[in-house]
Amino acid sequence: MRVPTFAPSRNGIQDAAIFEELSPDDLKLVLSRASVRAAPKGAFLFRQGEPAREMFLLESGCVRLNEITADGRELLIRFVRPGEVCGDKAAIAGAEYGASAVSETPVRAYAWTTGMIMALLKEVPRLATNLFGITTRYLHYSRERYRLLATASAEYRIRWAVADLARSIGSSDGNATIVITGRAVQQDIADLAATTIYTVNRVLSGYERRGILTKKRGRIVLFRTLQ
Amino acid sequence: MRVPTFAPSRNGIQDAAIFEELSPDDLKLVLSRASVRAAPKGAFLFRQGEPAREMFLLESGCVRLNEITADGRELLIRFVRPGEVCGDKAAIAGAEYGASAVSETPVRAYAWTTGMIMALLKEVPRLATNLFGITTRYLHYSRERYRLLATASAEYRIRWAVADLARSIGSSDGNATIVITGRAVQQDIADLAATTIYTVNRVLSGYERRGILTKKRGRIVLFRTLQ
DNA sequence: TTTTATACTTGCTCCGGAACAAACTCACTA
DNA sequence: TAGTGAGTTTGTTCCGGAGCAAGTATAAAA
Repeated sequence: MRVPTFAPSRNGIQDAAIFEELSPDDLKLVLSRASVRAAPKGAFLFRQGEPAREMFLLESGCVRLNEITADGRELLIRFVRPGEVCGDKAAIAGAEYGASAVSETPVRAYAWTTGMIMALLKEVPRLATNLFGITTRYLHYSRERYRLLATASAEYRIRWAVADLARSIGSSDGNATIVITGRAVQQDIADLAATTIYTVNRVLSGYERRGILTKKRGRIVLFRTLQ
Repeated sequence: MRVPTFAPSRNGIQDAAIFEELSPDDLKLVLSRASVRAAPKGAFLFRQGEPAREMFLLESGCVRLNEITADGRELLIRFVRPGEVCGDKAAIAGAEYGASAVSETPVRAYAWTTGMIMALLKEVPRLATNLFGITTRYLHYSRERYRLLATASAEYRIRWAVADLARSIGSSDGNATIVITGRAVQQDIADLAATTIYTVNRVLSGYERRGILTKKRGRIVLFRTLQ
């Protein structure tokens, strides 16, 4: 299983996993209680350690969720894509954010305050069920990451990370080519695979020699699906 | 943060986290829909990979949740204690268990089938909110484990694992001594810390030399709280 | 009490991959 | 067009801790 994705549909935000099975009326109610936010690239939706006051549902753009460890190392949790929620800790009274959310691109998002969600969870019970389902998927994803780190080699984890990135933020340009973009791709892959840029670079160079991919500054082009 | 525990209260099962804020009537309803199970030591409540058909709430005893990786290594997810749920994947249609649950001691538990829970989630909305909260805590715990594995040394992870076990299954015998028991403690610690019994043994021997603990076959006695 | 199985212990070897250093290459800007 | 800085590449070194082997201790069974 990969990181759960909820692709934006042609129809828009109402198809997000968090709105699954909601009646049109309930959907309208829930959306009406949100405030809509726009943020430029590089803005913080929230910061690790802050009291969790708002939950977000991404409408457009891409958000990076990362965690800074006590010794300053950065762990990449995942990228948030349209239709996905982040900051769902805000639905729990007194919680604080466990990670920071930074926009990778200009972003539009719906935001609900803690009080608002807690009220909505009572008014629209299915919302709680959906949040439970979403969190369960992320728990599954987190355990997969743990299992990989505990048992798989750095090379395997890097391969997995590239595939994961391709799936979550890659754009399939043309017929069989997938392109990944970001700021410092190899650093991102290293953060995702819990290894170093040196190892990432060596592994990717190997793949490039074998014709599996091409890498340019900040961009990786996959010629076949990994894994 | 450690693994979330929900200590059994004098009053019994009604104080479990999953029942938080439920009205007496709702509580009665939810409990009436469960079947009560008793299992001897060593029994499987469920097995990794099976379709998740039942969710359990432990009434007494101790259950081990573990995951076998493709290459046969065993990862210890956590121990389930009275008042805690496991197999909550069953609340999601079509899911399968991601781990196996084996009783460490004779066990009593409430069990709900998938259909039953999905119905209850509609009838008793607060149940879904509680499950969401519980899952969020486990997600947090899982991320902590990941962070430790990604950044901390084997020695630190072992220390953490011992403290975690002491807290979750340790019994504080007398004034300042904590005793941990199981089958092969050092193996359990290794599984929890994602390392090997050799490293665990060496680290523990070091602690023993420094007077921090004593170890006998299957038992570790802590003289002070670690971490 | 002997046997057997399981848990623990310790020494030794070896390797993946982290860490550091240093060069190179773009993209952007002044 | 030269300058700047971030991102990338490669070589080299080194160590934590895994893996193996060969024990010893202990509990339960016979």
